[in-house]
Amino acid sequence: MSLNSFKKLKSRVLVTEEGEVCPKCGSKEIIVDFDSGELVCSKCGLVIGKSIFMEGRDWRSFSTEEFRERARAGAPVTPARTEYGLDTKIAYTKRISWRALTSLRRSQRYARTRREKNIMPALIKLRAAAERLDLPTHTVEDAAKLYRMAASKGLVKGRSVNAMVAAVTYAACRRTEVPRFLEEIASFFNLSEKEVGRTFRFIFRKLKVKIPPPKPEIYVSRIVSKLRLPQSVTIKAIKALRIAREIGITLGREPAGAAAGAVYLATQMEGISRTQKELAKAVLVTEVTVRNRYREFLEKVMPILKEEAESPPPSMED
DNA sequence: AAGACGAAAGTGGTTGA
DNA sequence: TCAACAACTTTCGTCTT
Repeated sequence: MSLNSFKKLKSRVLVTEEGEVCPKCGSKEIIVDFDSGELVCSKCGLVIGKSIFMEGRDWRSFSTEEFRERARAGAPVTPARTEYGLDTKIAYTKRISWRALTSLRRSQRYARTRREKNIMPALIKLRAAAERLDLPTHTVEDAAKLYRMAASKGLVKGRSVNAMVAAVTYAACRRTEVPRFLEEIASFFNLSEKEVGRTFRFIFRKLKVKIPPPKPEIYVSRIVSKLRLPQSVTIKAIKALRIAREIGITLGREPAGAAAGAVYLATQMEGISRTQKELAKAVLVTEVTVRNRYREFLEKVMPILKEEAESPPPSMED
């Protein structure tokens, strides 16, 4: 295979390893398909091996928690790194000349430069934010993916990279149901809530990516852990929120406020004293909002909650 | 004294003409 | 583009623990 024909393949890399021969046609020209990660015979297309992607870790972890998470995910390919973490793992062979290999490397580097150079600073910022905001890996990867989508549509041009990264970070949190507030993310990037919000709306209108409003439930565990409340409160609060949704009093309301109201209700039921102020502070709403949600819950959810507790024996689903 | 409660007025965002 | 609107916030006075 000539270098020219390699270039035509673009996403594929010649990888003829020593002794690797296609069992079907006997060809020694085996290539890697970068889309699937498979070893493929360039002549007849037979898939010979699963993957030549490196199997070791190609990521770092910032904490034991993150290590565990990443180790479990186990994927060596990540959109959160330039070239999806594959950039240096190019072909190696004894069958093409040193000269050809050098040329190949150069063209690869050139390709990387064009495609990836622009987004590198963004990915660096993203990783810094992820560390500080303590985001799980899959959220970071989603953010990186969204950034790539936005970048490939030219939405970054003429806008601040900072605002862009902040917006995709926030979006990824929403998509992966990680309870983080726009305010928190904006302040990390030293931006106003308004600016991040505007950028957020702009790109997702353009990208046509739908992002549903957050569920109140995701904030419950956040409140509970912040105020060191028992598990029983979580269970009661979630139950209350479920009922609230069924009777339609969570629609259009601030989800975090609803969560705080539900948790307050739960603490009252459990005889635990926490002030409305504490609850409000945990999810960045005011006491008044907590109070209003609580009042609604007390009026409309409480009766149903009691009824359910009395009537049938607890079912397996709960 | 601190927390809970509710009323009233102000604010920023959404919606529909 | 503008006005109406709902939800939330701020502020404040009163009641309860």
